[in-house]
This record gives sequence, structure tokens and C-alpha cells, in this order.
Amino acid sequence: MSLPHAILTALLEKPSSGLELTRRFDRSIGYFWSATHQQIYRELGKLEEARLIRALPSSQPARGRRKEYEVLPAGRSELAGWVGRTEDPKPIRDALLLRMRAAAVVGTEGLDAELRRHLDLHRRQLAEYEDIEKRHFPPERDAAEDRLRHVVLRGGIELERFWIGWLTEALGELERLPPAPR
Amino acid sequence: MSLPHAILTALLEKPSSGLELTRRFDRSIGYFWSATHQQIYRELGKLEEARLIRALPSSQPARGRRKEYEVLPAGRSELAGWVGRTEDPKPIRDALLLRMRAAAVVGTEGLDAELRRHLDLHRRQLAEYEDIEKRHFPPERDAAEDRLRHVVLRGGIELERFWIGWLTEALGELERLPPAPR
DNA sequence: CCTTGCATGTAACGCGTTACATGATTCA
DNA sequence: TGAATCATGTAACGCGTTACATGCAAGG
Repeated sequence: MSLPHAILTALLEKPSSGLELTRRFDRSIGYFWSATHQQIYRELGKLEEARLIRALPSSQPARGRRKEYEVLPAGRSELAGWVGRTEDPKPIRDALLLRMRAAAVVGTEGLDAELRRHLDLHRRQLAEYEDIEKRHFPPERDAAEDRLRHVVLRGGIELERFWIGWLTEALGELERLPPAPR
Repeated sequence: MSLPHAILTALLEKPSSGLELTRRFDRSIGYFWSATHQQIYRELGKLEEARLIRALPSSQPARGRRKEYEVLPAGRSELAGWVGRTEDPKPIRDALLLRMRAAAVVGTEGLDAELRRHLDLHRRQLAEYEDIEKRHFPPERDAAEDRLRHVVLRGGIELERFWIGWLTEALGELERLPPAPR
């Protein structure tokens, strides 16, 4: 439901080719909505057919030839409409929480190592976000669009902090458990 | 990747029919891994074929006739192995964060109402979790498996608190913005 | 030339979602 | 007996994922 809107947003921020988009989805936008290059090409095709974007005339179509896209007015309207649309939050779907629950039934073997690994990954991600915050949102700057983007980034930061806190708590609980549960 | 494991966990906690599972996925397990009855029936079929579960002999197969399943030893092993398996955390995929980012480009119209709606939904969910915590995990109880399940629930609680905090912050930011951005 | 990297694409599969269909059971 | 409910199932579609295929361009 949201990939086309992610692409429209990215293209409005800066007209790009498919591969450029893919790279940007590995960084900024992709921190909150990831996508592979196959998904992106497929979706670009649909968006073009729906006349929400168009290929820049400079780039004539040919396989292997770079193709730049820009958003058409209809695409901008669609995105503006989506921003305020009613859409329920998706229920949580997290494999780690589920594994923890499974561990309560079949035992915790190997789980502690996996939790530690995740803890480390989330710490790295947090460090990366904090680094971006320092570089892109220094206290003195204060433009309006920047403030919205900053709130988004802070969301990512607080989510990572949540995971770090929860994983630490869970590891503590695991250690306090009898050695061979069940 | 995880639905079969969610089902195995649920069936180990209590052998059930497809519809019973569906109901339980609307409550406990489903708080962390939701599934519709179609997914569940499809998956039950696969698990049975793979000999990880079996239908209880009492319930002879017939459309419309209740069919109870239980986990076979192979199913329990599979689940125990999965608990400690290496599996990277999925990157965040959240439409609200994305919409916020889109709003920075095309304007925030309608977004504040939607954020308030989500804030309300998350407050309700938090209240429900806290209620479950009071009923299922009173301070005096302290069994080992219970502690793991309690950690899972606390994860859900802290996640809801994260959303409530972030949405509050985001709403504050929206109000502080010029009335007709961009 | 030929390899390497860039860039766009195809194909196939599985899970998640929505809509609908069918068979049993209960009770008015 | 017929409506409501319980229970299991089919069909179709779209997104996400993985593997692979094809075309162009630059440097050795």
C-alpha cells in the first residue's frame, strides 16, 4: 500500500533513475520503508503507466540505458491526499518477540547468543542515526520541512533505544533462568 | 518465515482446531504475529503434510467438521531449533513515519487528525496490555515460563509507550508549524 | 577484444489479504 | 424447515524476495 508513495516522496525530493532510487532506499527513505531494486523497477513501471510520474525526455528508452523519472502534478496530488488518509496502524509483527514466546515452551537454547547479536546490531543502527542527526540537524538550523524530517529521524532513534532496552531486559531475564528449562 | 512457528507455539501451548487458533491469534499470540483464518488453514495443511503436526484421530476429516491438531516430536524439534537460529531483524517498515516524511514535501493537510487517531488507538492498546499484565502477571507469581512470557508482554507495552511518546512529540511539532506549509 | 561494473529488467515463488463458497450444527 | 452460527475451505491478487538475464560503457 505504501511503496508507490515512498517512491513519489523520493522522486519529489530529487528526480532520479531506478538505480539511484535503489541506493537512496538503502539510506534515508529506506530506513523506514525498505525496497529492493526489483520492487522499485516494477513500481516505477506502474506509476508511469498511471501517469503519476514520467521519464525525462532526455533519456530515450533502451535496456541498459539510464532512465530518469520526475513526478507529475497528478502524482503530487495523490501523495498529498495519502498524507491525511485514514489508515489503521498494522499490528506488531516481530519474530524476536515470537521466538521468546516459543522459548517459554520449548526451551531457550541458543536464544541468548541471538539476543546479544541483535543488541549489537541495534546499537550500531542507533549510532548511525545519532551520527546523521548530528550532521543534518544541528541545533542552530530550524527550517520547517527540516523539523518534520527531524521528527521522523527521532522516531527511528527512539525505536532503536526501545529495542536496546528490551533486549537488555530480556537477556537479564534469561540469565536468571534455571540452566536447563523444560 | 515465522507463521508456521507461531502456529507450532500456539499448538504446543494447547492443541486446537483451526478456528480456535484463529481466535487465539486475535488475542495472545496474535498481538505479536497476526494471521487470518485463511493463512492458518493453509499453513495447517502444510504442517500436516510435513509431518510436524497431526490431526487427532478422534476428528475424522470432513468439510465443516471440527478438526483438532497436535504437535509431533518433529514439530517440537523444528521449533526448538528456530528459537536459537540466526535471523537478522527486519528493517523498520512504518507507514506513519513515511507519511510524515512525505508531509515535509507536499504539506501536512489532514495529518494532525490522523496522528490524533493513532494516538488514541495506541493508548487503548496500551491499556489493554496493562490490564493483561495485572491479570496474568501479578507480582507474587514467579514461574520460569511465566517470566519469559511476561518479558514479551512488557515488550508490547514499551512499544506502545514509544508510539504514544513519538505521536505526542510529532503533534507538537505540527502545531508549531506555519499554517499553510508549502 | 574482453572483463568489470553499471543499469534495467524477467521469472518464479511464498506470504498476506480479500472475497466468496460449502458443509455441519443448533435452535426457534 | 429454515435461519443463524460454527467450521473448514477455494480463488485470485498484490507485495516482497530470490535468482537470473540482458544490454551498455569504460579501462586495460
